Amino acid sequence: MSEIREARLLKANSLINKGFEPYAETFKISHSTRFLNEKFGYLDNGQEFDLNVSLAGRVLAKRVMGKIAFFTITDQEGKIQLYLEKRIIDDYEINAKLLSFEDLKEIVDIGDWIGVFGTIKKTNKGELSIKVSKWEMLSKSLQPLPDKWHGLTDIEKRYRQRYLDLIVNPLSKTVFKTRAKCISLIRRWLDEKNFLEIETPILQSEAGGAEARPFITHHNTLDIPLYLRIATELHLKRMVVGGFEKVYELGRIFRNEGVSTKHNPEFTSVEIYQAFSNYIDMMNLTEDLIKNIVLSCCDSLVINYQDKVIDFSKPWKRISMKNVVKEYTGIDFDSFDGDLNKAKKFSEEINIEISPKINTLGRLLNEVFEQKVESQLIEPTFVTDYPIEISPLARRHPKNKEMVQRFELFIAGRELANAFSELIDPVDQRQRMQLQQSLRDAGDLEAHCIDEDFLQALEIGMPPTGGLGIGIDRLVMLLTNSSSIRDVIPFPLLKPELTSNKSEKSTSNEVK
RNA sequence: GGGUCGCUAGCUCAGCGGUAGAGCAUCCGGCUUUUAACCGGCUGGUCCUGAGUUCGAAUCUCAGGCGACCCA
Repeated sequence: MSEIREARLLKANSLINKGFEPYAETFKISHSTRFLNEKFGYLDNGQEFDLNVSLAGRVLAKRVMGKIAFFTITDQEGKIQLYLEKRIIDDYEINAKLLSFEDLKEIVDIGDWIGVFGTIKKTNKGELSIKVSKWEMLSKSLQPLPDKWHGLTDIEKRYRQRYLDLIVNPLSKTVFKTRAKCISLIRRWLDEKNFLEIETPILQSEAGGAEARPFITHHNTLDIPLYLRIATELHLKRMVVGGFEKVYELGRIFRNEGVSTKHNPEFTSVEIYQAFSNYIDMMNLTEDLIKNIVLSCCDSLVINYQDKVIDFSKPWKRISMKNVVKEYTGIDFDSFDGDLNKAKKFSEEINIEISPKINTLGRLLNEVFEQKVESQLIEPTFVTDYPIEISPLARRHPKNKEMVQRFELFIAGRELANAFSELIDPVDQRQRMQLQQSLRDAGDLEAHCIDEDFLQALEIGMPPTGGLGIGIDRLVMLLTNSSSIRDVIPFPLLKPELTSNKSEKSTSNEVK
């Protein structure tokens, strides 16, 4: 292992001794591998095209046959073969004191970045290649790459050393391209509809807007605790109070909770607020936006996700929480006349685990939904009309005071979006926050706290508004057919590895 | 939080009480149309960590670390 490193350091030094730089400053590229593959794919076997090109990439394979060699190099968008002939390269070398064919064989290792000049040639066997006349070392790699055939399969290593994963697993690269495309599409879609992107604070003296525990940090000179935001909601609503009718924020949210295939402590969401709208309008907006993204990223509204087929093209199902629970479990929460014990008895019969925290009919309804229904909602489904006690920021439902105008969107058994008709009545909002605060005082660390400044803003007056939050990571999981949220986050949170106190020795061949 | 499984060469894996193994990569030699190039030769190990059982442990037991999956 360290022998490989030593040998490669020697090679780097030998370049220096020949008067070349193992770590180049720049290299001027004329084309990408993708462009050349698209443009010259039509050439017949053995045919050449006299276009001078320069391109750069990482060496992925070396096939040396004495006085001729074939390397495969890869750049961001693809691969191409290099056709390397001793006679051609060494002809140039004599004239211009360049690196020789022998150097190419001896000094270049798999993993190195090199730059080449040459022309286009399709080999006799039909592989489009660069017929190389001269070459340069751009960056000497000191460590071996994973197996060229099996790649890197150890999931932990793929996360911890994402750079290796990206080099040897091409699918990993496409995941992050799709992620970037998805985020850019969301911004463009919203910007075109005149939504204004806002940047609200990440460091806050109270973390509000969601039921979650925050990360705590400390500001030294002010000597106060600060919390990382758990939502962008309360600040975006302040912007609506201030007169911005359509706002959004796409950014990182931090929640101090468990890690799973569906949860990373920091994740990306987009929250969208639109004045003069209610949750029905936000439902329509959600359906439009997500269909647009799916079509752009997957070229179809019907996609495969894991072993399921998900059809986004039909109008998405809209069903109330009570009705969907009735449909999937047979339990009719309207039949209990507010009798919690009766409802618990029915729920226990279908093996619902009921924690002491479940002390109202609404919480029980939500619990039954989460335990028995959620995972079965594969096709896009809007579940509407949530219990008021788990929705302290949502507007009361006009037809049922125990419910609010809220929906969550479920796809592939997972929550993807959450939205309400926002609660804009400052008196009602104060009562709800006070109730939350009392739960918090009683020890519920996830309950909301009173945000006086937010209440003050509502008293100044907020227009009727619809609000929506979409989990970007989970959306990208669908778009890229990824089973774990960690597959769509370049550097997911992992426990630190114990570092061995193996001291780094022998730097004798270190390039200075 | 509970359960199951995994951790052995740079990578992918075998070995499951008796000298630490293979393929690829590396290193040396050969080769002017290969593409998992090929042919010949050589190297490479804290078997995740620690303790125990044993004449003897990668292998069995216990504790710990990290990860994956399932359940809650």
